[in-house]
Amino acid sequence: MALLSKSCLYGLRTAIYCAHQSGNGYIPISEIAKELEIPADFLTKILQKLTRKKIMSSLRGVKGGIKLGKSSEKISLYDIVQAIDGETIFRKCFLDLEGCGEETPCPFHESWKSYRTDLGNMLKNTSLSYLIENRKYARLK
Amino acid sequence: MALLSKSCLYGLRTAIYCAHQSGNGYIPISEIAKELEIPADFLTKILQKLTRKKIMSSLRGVKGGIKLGKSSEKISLYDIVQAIDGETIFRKCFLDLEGCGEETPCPFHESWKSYRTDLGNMLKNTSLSYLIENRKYARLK
DNA sequence: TTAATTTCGGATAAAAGAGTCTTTAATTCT
DNA sequence: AGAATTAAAGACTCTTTTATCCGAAATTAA
Ligand code: SF4
Ligand code: SF4
Repeated sequence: MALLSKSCLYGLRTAIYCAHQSGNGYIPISEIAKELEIPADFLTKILQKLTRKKIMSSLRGVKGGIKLGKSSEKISLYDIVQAIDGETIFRKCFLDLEGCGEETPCPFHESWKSYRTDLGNMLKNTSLSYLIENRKYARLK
Repeated sequence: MALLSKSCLYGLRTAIYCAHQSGNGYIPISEIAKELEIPADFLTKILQKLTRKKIMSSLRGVKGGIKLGKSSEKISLYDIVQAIDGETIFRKCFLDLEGCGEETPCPFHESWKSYRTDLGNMLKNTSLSYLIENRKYARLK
């Protein structure tokens, strides 16, 4: 098990890659797929989820491809995770016991809740531009 | 995507259920499965992972079944998660970028690392007995 | 207008996870 | 010793995720 699905990882890495490209033009998905070693057809499908949510924008045809749908400061990792994997990981209890929740919390409830909230905030507070500006610390691929 | 696999959830819930039972005898897996609404044959397979790691102990035959392999104070949620889902969630970076890690960390690395460590510690510090002792706060099933 | 390019959309295939079934081995009770 | 019970083990099916394939639609360039 992993926290994020493979689709989600692919989406994140693509978004980071696009944010990393200086120009404002469309980049063919095939090019990104090759660069990041992601199956191209699969990536196409994943990116559709992001374009539908305006996180990215796409264009068909000769000069077409994909690019960020807004400026990289305005896209957080949370946005991308939510668009692809949904909000489950930020909401669901990991024990998922019968009769659980706020009314009858198990002893684990509070620490788990804050942990989950932390994860959400951490991702909300990390924008693509932040990652790029500090990119000297790692190869962001 | 979920943090833990379904197998792991089943394992955790079974361990909690066993810890909750007062006696020291073996409980048939079929009985637990019925009580917790888990497919019995599937649960049998999952529990084998726990018995192999001595977290639980099993006995075949008429008075057979399964029970905790040691006292509930000595079993942490971490032990169970590790036995079933492995250590990936405590180790792997969630971005899993090329060339990542301690030497060339991305800007996200430190916060992610501490988050991951927190999760591990949280689970290590929660024993089955702790959950049971505070069980009045929730139905532990 | 035609040819080339590139995403979109739906169908299909492969792999992994979850769940089922059957047989065998161990244990208890009579 | 024999019958009943219960976990172990392996084969098998079903579902979800991941990946591939192909034709259609949109866009550009000539
Ligand atoms: S009480 Fe909260 S933390 Fe505990 S099992 Fe239920 S939802 Fe999860
Ligand atoms: S540097 Fe660390 S946090 Fe960042 S992608 Fe790599 S392993 Fe993950």
